[in-house]
Amino acid sequence: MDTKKQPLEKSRRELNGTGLRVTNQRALILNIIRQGHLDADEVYRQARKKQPRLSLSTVYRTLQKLKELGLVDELYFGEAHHHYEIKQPVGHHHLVCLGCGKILEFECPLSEKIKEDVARQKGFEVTSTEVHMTGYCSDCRRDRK
Amino acid sequence: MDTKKQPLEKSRRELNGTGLRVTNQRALILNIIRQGHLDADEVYRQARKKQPRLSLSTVYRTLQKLKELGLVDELYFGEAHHHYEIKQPVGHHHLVCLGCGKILEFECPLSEKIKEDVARQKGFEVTSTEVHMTGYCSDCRRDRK
DNA sequence: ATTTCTGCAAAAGGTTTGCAAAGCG
DNA sequence: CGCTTTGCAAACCTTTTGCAGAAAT
Repeated sequence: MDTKKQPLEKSRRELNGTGLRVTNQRALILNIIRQGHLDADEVYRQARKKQPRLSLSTVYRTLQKLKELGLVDELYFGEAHHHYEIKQPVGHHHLVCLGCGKILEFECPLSEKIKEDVARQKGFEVTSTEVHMTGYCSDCRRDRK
Repeated sequence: MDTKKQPLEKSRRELNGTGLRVTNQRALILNIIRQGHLDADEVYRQARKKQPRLSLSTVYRTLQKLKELGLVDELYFGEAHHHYEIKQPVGHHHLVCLGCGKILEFECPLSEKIKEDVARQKGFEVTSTEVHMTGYCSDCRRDRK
C-alpha cells in the first residue's frame, strides 16, 4: 500500500464539508503545505512533480481559499513573496536566520499577555498576534566568527 | 520666516556626515517620513508637491539608503507594499486596524524578555524583534455592532 | 574634475484576472 | 446538467535596474 496516499486522503477529508469542491489540485496543495512554511513557488514546484499540468495561478487561488477557510496561515516575512503554513491549534511564532534563511518556530505564552495588555490599553479587539524575530542561528554565528 | 524650512534643515544636518551627498530630494524624503508610517507611493505623492520632477525610483533608492544608514525602518505588514518610518530610540510595535487601516503604535517591554528567552533557548543572536497585531479599533468595533 | 545622484524608461518579480475548456456534485 | 474550478496568457502592482545627463564635493 502506498503510504504517500494516506495524507492525501486526509486532505480530501479535510476539504470535504467546507463547501469547496474537492479536486486533486486542492488536496495535493493542502498536503504539500503540511511540510512547513513554504512559499507559493515552492508549493508549485513540488506539486508539478505529481501533476505536471497544474498552474501557478491554481496554487495562488487555492492558497487564498485555504486561508479563507482557516486551514492555512499566510506569513509575511520581510520578503517580496509570502509564505504559507498549516494553521496550528497552538499559536507559534517565527525566527528567521539572516545567514542561512532557516526558519525556526517558537512558542510564546507571553504573547497572550501582550495581547491582553494592548487590548485593554487601546480598546482594541485583537484578532491576531505575531512575533517575528530575525538574527543568526548558532551555526551561522559560528561561521561568522 | 518659513517654519516649514526648519525640519528640512534638520534633515540636511542629519544627512551630513553620513558619507552620502546631501541632495534636495534626500532631505525632502527624510523629512516626509517624519510623519509616521508611510509607504513609498505616499512619500512620492507628497514629495512631488514640492519637487514635481522627482521620480519614484529616487524615492525607493533613497529609502533604501536611509535604511542602510539606520535612519529609517522598513515595516512589513501583510500588504504588497512596504511601509517606512523614522527609526526611534525606543522600540515600538504596531497594531493595524482591519476596519479603517489605522496604524497604532505601542511599547512592549515584554518583548525584551521574549527576545532573551528565544536567544537562550535556540542559541540565536537576535537582531530584531517585531510584534505585529491586527484587529479592530474602538471606533470600528462600535460600527460593527 | 570627479564621483555620486537623478530622471526616465524599461525590466523584473510576485500575484491576480479573464476566459474557454474541463471537472465535480 | 449546472456551477465551480482549472490552465493558459495577459495584466497588474510594487520594486529594481541601466543609462545618459545633472548635481554635489
